[in-house]
Amino acid sequence: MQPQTLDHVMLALADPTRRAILDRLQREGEARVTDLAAPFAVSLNAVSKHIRLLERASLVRRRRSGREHFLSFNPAPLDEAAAWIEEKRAFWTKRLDALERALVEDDAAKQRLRKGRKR
Amino acid sequence: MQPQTLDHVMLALADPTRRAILDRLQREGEARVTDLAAPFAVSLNAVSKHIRLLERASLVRRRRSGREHFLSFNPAPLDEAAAWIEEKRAFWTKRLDALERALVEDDAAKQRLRKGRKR
DNA sequence: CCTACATTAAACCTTTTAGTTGAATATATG
DNA sequence: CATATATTCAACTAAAAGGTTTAATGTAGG
Repeated sequence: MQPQTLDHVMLALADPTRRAILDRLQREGEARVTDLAAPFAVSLNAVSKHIRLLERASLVRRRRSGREHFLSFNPAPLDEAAAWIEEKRAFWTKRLDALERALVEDDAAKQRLRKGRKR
Repeated sequence: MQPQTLDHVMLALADPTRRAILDRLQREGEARVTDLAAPFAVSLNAVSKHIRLLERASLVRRRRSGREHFLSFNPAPLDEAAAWIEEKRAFWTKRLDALERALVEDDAAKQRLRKGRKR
């Protein structure tokens, strides 16, 4: 994957219209440009441009059939994005786990102390 | 979380300098603006602006101590981003699993046919 | 007090995003 | 063929991103 691809994927996801387009393609499969544009308050041309950004990120594929263009969702580029984010989250989870272990250990030590005092 | 926050988080991640800054803060903990800027070929002011975008997305926190500002990584906003992406990926995995099951079932049916013919 | 340091603010430039409207292109259909 | 439909292209505007340089602000240290 080219180095700027992750940039393109993240940027493509940084807009509610484009995320909604991907949502729909995921739920309903192939759709035409006109169909995709219908729910939005912007022009068909604006949606056409959004689709171009999604294509640049390889998040949608285009199949031409006569005058109609059928777009479909391609989730493959999400792998790298997910990997990047999860690596950051995994680290945090590890830190939280370590904190929890420390607290549990501390608690156990206090318990031992209490028991020791009782006897 | 406000509706535009996911936009800000995704946009913040759509730049290699900002991702590198988050990487470093994750690995090494707190750092000053000057320290963060050092590895990059751009001006200190450019990095200061990148940090502002990261703060807008709540991905970094700022602690002032005299004339120094210490930045730290806040992974919390990544949750929503990861959730969005994973929901899209989970769907795809499910589809692949379904496809695999269908192929295995088809194969099993062929096996049954072959065995039936032999006997 | 003076000077150096850490950082932001302000002004400016260029490129990209995001949108519009109007024309062009290609394909269906009566 | 004539007309309607589906889509992009081109030109334009406005705003945001990403960068620079030159102040301005605040703090630390002799």
